[in-house]
Amino acid sequence: MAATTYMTNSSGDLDMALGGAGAGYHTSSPRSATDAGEMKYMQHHHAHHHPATHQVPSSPSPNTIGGLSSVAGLGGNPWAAIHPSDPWALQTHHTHHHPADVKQEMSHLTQQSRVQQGMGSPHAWHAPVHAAAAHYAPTGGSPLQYHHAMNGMLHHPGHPHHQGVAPLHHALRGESPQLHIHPHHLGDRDQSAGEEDTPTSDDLEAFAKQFKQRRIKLGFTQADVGLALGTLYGNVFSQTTICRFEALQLSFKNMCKLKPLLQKWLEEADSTTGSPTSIDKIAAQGRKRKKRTSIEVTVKGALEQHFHKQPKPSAQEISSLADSLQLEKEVVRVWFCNRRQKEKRMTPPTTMGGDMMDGMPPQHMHHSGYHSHHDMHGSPMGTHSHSHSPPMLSPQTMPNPGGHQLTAH
DNA sequence: ATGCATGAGAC
DNA sequence: TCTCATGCATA
Repeated sequence: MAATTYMTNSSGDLDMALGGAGAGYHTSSPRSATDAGEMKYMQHHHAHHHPATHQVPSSPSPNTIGGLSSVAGLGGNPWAAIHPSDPWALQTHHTHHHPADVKQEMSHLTQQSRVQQGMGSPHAWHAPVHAAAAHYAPTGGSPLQYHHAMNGMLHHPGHPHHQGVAPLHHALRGESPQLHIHPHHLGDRDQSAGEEDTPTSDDLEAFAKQFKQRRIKLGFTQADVGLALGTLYGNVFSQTTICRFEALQLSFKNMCKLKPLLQKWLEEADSTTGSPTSIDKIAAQGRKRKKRTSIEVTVKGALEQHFHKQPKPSAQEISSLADSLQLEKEVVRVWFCNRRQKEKRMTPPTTMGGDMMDGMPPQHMHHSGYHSHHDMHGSPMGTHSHSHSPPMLSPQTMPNPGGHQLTAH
């Protein structure tokens, strides 16, 4: 049965947090990822009142060299004091005392890097080759080198790779030859990947691909990138998000939002001339999360079945369904939510486990046949990929309700 | 790489 | 309540 257990996020399991993921390919800093997630919660502090402990310099002073060594100590963690008791225990009365763990909202990316997170130990440049990384690391480890942009202003690099994601798929070894460079400038819209226009699906796909390659070449893990983004902009992302970006498993809008950030990181990363500043993060803890409910395959099957009949079951249906499946109503509800999300971003299961050589025949996946193209709301952008559309981006933000998405071959 | 979960915001 | 962005924990 699906045991709804609860885990106590202690510092004990910090080291194994990303272990599995990292072990999959190349890992280098398992703890980076974990901390990344936790650190995110720290950068939200409003300039008005700080928990206690210490006051983080949220004032963007251009002189502060990346805020390095600003907050070295970071003795205690505010969270431990804020919510000593797990919210789940109190959940019965849903005493929503949401502490201060709110994540930054992406409504505005115009935020200036005001985070000086825990990167205050310039000495802690832990062993580059560590355990798992030793037998894989292509470049000999993870060069955790970060460039901290000055607060607020982003010095545009005058490097050969400035703003261009294009100039780099030619010097690589076995690049996919199908990365065609279609020079079709439909009319007057310049849509080069790297400009300020809303990128097209193709742009995103190409960028994601290149990004991944570069990232790997540079010896960074997805988690590293996520952390670095936080250091650069103040927006920390997890390994998951970076992974999904590379796999094009995000919504179109989300992809567009992240692209500039990652692009910037790429520039910084490959121009990492010297200054190997490392980040040493504080071991955060506190957040207690409901453990992942393992839904049995049989139950999943049932859920899938219902999903096809009714993707959006009413609360009532959910209740009965949950009852018959012996699952918590909430679990069922969430399952449907996630299921819907998955449908929307259904991306070609890039069935590549470790072979990125060419020769990968374009496998096509098909939807379940139905389409719930009725709940989509406004579409801000009007760029449409009128050409061959890569299997991604469903009718979410793509004004292409009538057209077929993956009918071309 | 992905399943389940959280939470803010839209409706 | 749902969507949407995001991530912890896990296979």
